Amino acid sequence: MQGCHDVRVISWRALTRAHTLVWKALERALEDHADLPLLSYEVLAHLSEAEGERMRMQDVAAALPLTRSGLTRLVDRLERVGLVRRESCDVDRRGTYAVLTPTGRVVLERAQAVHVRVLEEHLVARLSGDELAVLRAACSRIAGLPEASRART
Amino acid sequence: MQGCHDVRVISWRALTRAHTLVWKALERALEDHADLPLLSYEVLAHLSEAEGERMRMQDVAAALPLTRSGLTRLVDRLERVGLVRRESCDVDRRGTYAVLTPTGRVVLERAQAVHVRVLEEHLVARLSGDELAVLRAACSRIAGLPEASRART
DNA sequence: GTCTGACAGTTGAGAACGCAAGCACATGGT
DNA sequence: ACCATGTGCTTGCGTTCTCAACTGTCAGAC
Repeated sequence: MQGCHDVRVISWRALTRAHTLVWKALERALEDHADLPLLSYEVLAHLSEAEGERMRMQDVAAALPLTRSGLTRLVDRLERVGLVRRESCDVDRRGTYAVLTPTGRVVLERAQAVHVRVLEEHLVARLSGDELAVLRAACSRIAGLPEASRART
Repeated sequence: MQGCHDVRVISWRALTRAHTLVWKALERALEDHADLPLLSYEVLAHLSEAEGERMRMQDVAAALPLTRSGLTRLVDRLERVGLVRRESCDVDRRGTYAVLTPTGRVVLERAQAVHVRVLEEHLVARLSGDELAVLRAACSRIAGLPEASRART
């Protein structure tokens, strides 16, 4: 109604809309072509990229829009269908690893093509290379990530 | 396992992590200081910025991580506590507007301070002005927004 | 050693969500 | 006018989520 649009709020709105749009597109594509919920896919993908194809539960939960308890149940389901298994952490016996199984890796790889295709269409096709790089750097900084390549400022 | 990081996937991961982090921070801050779930806040905020403080149901749903049915129930709840009311659309009698009530506006305004403070901390404090501008532009393009460039800085 | 406070993960109870079907209205063809 | 098809929103039902409380473990103080 009035002009309360400051740059913070506008940027946040845009970020939310963009993320929501892509998220919904991925959800639909994965469900349709790979019969795998997006959150499940993201868990498998994160595991596949981690040292030893395993991650601590809380680290997975922190990377995704899920609470710890939500992740507990999701991993329950993934374990039940054999895509993931739990393994207890020997240096901290409170901890639990979620570990990718061979089956999980196969399912993941089959879904990756769909995933990448959607990203191609929604991210790459709409942005320049520079924009994509800045987007990535900015989001990494917001997320407090190690910022894998800190080449450009 | 490691080498599969292409720029599309990395950018998407960063986008998700950033959005998730800020989303969770907002959720906690709003719940703690304004006793208002973030999704409810977002509905009120979107309505407040629309022509006549009203929006069609589906337009609200498209802007948020919700389906139409999810929004129906959320608006049910908001209507029940008086923050929003429904009004039928006279040009298309299938349609329904969600309209901000005076109470809703008051609640929204009280929550806005908390909201902006969190964005200040998580977005503005971690990015340069240029980065924020590019982030906004890129996300707008991804989301297919009109890309209004008249934001005051 | 024992205690205290914090942390990792799980669980029970209830709330919130999505899918698919349903209803009401709109639109275009004949 | 009529019917067929498509759209906007809601509802029933089953699934998935969160919150708070709980268990088991760790680390520091004494």
